[in-house]
Amino acid sequence: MNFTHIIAEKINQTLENTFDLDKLEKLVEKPKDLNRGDYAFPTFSLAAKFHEAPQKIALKIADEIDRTNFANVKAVGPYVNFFIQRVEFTNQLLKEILLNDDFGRNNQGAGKKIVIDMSSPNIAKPMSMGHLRSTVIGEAISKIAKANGYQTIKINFLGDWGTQFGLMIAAYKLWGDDKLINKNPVDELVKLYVKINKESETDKSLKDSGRAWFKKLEDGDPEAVKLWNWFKSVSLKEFQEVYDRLGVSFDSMNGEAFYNDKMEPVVKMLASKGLLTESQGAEIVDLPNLLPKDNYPIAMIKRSDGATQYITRDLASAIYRHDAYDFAKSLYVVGAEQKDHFDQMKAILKLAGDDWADDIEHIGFGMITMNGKKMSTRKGNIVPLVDVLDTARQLAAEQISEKNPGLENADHVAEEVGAGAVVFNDLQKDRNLSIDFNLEKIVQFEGDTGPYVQYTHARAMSILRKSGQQAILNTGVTFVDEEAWPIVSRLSAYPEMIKRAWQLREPSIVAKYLLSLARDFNSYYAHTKILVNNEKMQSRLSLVQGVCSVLKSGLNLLGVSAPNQM
RNA sequence: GCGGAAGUGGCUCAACUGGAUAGAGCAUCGGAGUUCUAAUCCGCAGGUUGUGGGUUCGAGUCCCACCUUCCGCACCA
Repeated sequence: MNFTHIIAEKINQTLENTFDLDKLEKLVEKPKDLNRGDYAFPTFSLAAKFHEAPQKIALKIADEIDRTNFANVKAVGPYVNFFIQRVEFTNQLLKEILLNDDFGRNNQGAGKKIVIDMSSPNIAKPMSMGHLRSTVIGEAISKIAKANGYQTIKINFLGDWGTQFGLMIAAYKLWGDDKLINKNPVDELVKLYVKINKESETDKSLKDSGRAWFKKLEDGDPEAVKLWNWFKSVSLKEFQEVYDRLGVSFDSMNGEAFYNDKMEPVVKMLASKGLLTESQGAEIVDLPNLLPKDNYPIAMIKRSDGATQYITRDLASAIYRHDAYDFAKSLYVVGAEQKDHFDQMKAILKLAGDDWADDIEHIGFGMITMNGKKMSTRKGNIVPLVDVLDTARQLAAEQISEKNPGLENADHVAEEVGAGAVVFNDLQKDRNLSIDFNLEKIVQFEGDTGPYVQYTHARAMSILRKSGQQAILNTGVTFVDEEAWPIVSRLSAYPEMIKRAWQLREPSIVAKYLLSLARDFNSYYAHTKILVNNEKMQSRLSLVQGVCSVLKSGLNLLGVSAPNQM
């Protein structure tokens, strides 16, 4: 039932239909405090037209309005407050939740594809907390998009190409030890990389050697290709472990190397459209000149040594994705510091006549810092993601052995709770806020955390399990506790929340919603005993089931699992 | 210098895009255990929403100016 619409209609009736329904409907709001009502209508904007005080208008409306569908309508100051018929509403809502697996989902995106560029770690470098953000935000946005009816294509744009790999091969040829690398691939490769970078400062020949090896790699030299493939496969194997723990998968792993043969056509295309300029030996798109109003930096397409740049590769991949997937939107979940890069990319595509560039969106997110400073592999102040996940799992295991020693699958649950804490922590704030790394905070299980929501789900499930009732479905609700009303109201907001989360591409909306729902439920739980055999029990159990269902579904949108016991 | 993000209790964040008394969590303090999981709940305390103007019935939210922090601004990605 669309109350907003009904209210607008009814109010218009009392005003002799002198107003535009859409305008009235826009004015209807949900009060922050449920005690004020379930819906409210502020009368300020009518005051001028009727030359009367808002308070008087509110009184008049409340007095004259048709009250069907409402338990109560009353004027409070300049507001008209509406109260829903609770039992009927709850009954209908819970039937919808319990009888459908897909409560909250909608079909607005039916038949449309969303491409999501996410995670994108660099081969032979450890996955850090920075990659975590891109990975979990991308995954959540994908799930939210699906809940809105879209099909999604998740792409892991691996950093698997560049002169660094020539250097890598050179280092391997000098000092590499197969056994060590196979045992601890990324660690060892990073050591080699760091070592050759350091030594090349004094021994310039090493850099030449690296360049030579990269040239060989580009030319398809068997040994170079073999080594590159090996580095890639051992790295991927290690990445995969992390992805498995996070419950993340991809539809494409086409990294930078995949676009090697697709860049020259882009360069030619740009040249043919007269967008390419030569400057200081390099090939550039002179955006400051072409689009003086937009204030973009110069885009370098080819360096003076002839090598292509990041933006060349991204142009190639953008075009490829457009051709291959015919997307409705192409999203890039990449740090906010790269905003200019994506602005440039879109501007160049538009200049080239590709108007679909308007469907490209950069989903930026804030930087993770360490003691307020940027993390950097070279400076050694990065935190490997695996370490964080391990710590979280360890702490979860300790909690379980302390609070629920007999738990079956304790190891598995510890993993779910640990990962849940890490992922949820990353998703609960607006994505464009910067975060200063704080391990204690990430592995916190109390208060506004993932485990808090998981725990709420687990104890609600526990009630259902112990109720011994199988047939909660279908039984109508005949009673609603006064204290349970915030829960019902919150549950009913789930579908709108899912739309909004997609519109804003903002997983934190889901996280905040879940925290609120969990808080509502825990408060109710603490004050109302549910498993008492009386006429209210059935209704209450239905409500508990509804809460379980939405908590689980919402956690799933964030890529966080919902164990039945913990 | 230009552009972007941010500025709200001691700390970390909300505030449904202009509405009613600015809300949570952490930390502190005080309560709640024979009960469906205390990873919980209840309560006390804590605020001139960076500053100064403006717009209007009404501003944390919109406009202007300024201040502070972080991030970008062609041969890394």
